[in-house]
Amino acid sequence: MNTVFDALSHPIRREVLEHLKRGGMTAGELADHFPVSKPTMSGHFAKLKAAGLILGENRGGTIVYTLNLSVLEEAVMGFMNRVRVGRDAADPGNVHRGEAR
Amino acid sequence: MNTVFDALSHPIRREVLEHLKRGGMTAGELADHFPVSKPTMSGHFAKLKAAGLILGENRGGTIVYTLNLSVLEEAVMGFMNRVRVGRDAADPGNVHRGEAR
DNA sequence: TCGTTATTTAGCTAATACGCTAAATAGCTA
DNA sequence: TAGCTATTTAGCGTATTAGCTAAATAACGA
Repeated sequence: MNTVFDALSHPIRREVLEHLKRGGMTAGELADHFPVSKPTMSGHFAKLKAAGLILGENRGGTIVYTLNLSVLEEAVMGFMNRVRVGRDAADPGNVHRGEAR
Repeated sequence: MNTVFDALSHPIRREVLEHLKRGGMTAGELADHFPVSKPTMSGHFAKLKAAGLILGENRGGTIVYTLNLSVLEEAVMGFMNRVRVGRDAADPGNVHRGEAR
């Protein structure tokens, strides 16, 4: 929980997650979308990974990062349910079904 | 957006929002639930307020803070929709309706 | 093996965040 | 006015964060 919200506190890291929504990307591909150095991006990846928000698969030389959406859902939606009045908090599943329409 | 996620990055501030879910509380009442000094809590309130997540109403001497749920919803659910694949992003209203079942 | 590419680690600086105590402010009541 | 309560502001120390460049590591192709 804590590590997830810490990770989400930086705009670059939130944007990285958005870039990954349609599938995996390499560290280099991701880094090219941001105006900071690659070592800096590497640090951002490390934080996202520590929070469990992304997974890194090493494919000889390059590393492919993928989004771990379930961790994000659980932390964020869990918190949102805790902040809203009781009515919904009892059924953890309905949020996701609800969004999917 | 940025200020909202910054505000959410500290566990005390998230918990303050939870405390306010059923109605307003004074700064002092809120502070009593946390193991840090009142000036420190005052700083947390200031950050939540700057992000628009709480509103402070001055009632002669004491200040009553209330949750501004719509700001939280807009920032957090907006982000969640951006991170999930396209299908849902088009209809901003359905998230809230979906949760309420 | 050598060079090239991809990524991370090390080491640094500057800025921000968080906690504290002491003091200031504002309103209330005697 | 004086004193009391509630809250914030000021000022300080320390820890963390975010950026950088330079160097290390790892895998690949010639």
